[in-house]
Amino acid sequence: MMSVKRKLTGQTKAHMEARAGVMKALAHPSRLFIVDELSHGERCVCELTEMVGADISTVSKHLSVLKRAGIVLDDKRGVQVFYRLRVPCILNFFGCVEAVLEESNRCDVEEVS
Amino acid sequence: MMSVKRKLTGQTKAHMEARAGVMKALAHPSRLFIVDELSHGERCVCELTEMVGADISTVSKHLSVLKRAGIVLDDKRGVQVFYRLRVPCILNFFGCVEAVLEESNRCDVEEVS
DNA sequence: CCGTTATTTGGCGACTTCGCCAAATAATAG
DNA sequence: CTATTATTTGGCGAAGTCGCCAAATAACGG
Repeated sequence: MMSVKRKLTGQTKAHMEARAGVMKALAHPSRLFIVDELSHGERCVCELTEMVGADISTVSKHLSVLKRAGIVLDDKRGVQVFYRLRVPCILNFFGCVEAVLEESNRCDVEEVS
Repeated sequence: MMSVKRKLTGQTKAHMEARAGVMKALAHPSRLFIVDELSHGERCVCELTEMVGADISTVSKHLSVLKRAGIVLDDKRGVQVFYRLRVPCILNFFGCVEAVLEESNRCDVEEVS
């Protein structure tokens, strides 16, 4: 039997690129904040804009990034557009991210001393 | 009682930036591939380089990004450096990412038709 | 010490992301 | 139709990311 070492080509590559697309959408503080906030229920763009404290066009673009990645859904009602999480399991990420951060802090302190 | 709407400032902002740091480290196809591979056990830089199919300096930099984010640990043994996952719960991410991707594909098809 | 192998670091051009402003679009009231 | 409010889109400069090459560093055998 020949070596079965998996390589980052073809289907595997496409798969990793797809995953990276989702991660990229989550790789921004404002977008993480929005996801966190949406975990408590739907919010309109103007509410999120006030909370994030950036230009409304900036927030709108962040939301469109999350939407294109498949993380949120939008729902236009009258003049307003409400966003909500499409895949709530996204929230499970944060527990692990916190674990990474706690480990990091502990070790950073150790390593610096 | 005044409004308690949370804003993206101060401590909350710092917290989201810290989280985003971890997500950014995972937001690249080669790095996701590496994490996936390390879930099967430790690997040296040269093994990963062969699998990823990029310049060894590129792979080394990817590993240093993962290390600085607190996701992997390195262990130098002789001439080689072996990397391994520090926080295996990272793997839980992928299940949810797949869920996002499946939803996306389904809806993309629907929306295009 | 010298050569070899494994890895990291510096640096550069190509490309992407970010946030604001201004302008376009959409829904609704009057 | 006009004005108003909510949101999206286009565009631009600033900043960050990426991958390669070349050079530096590290471990080890002889």
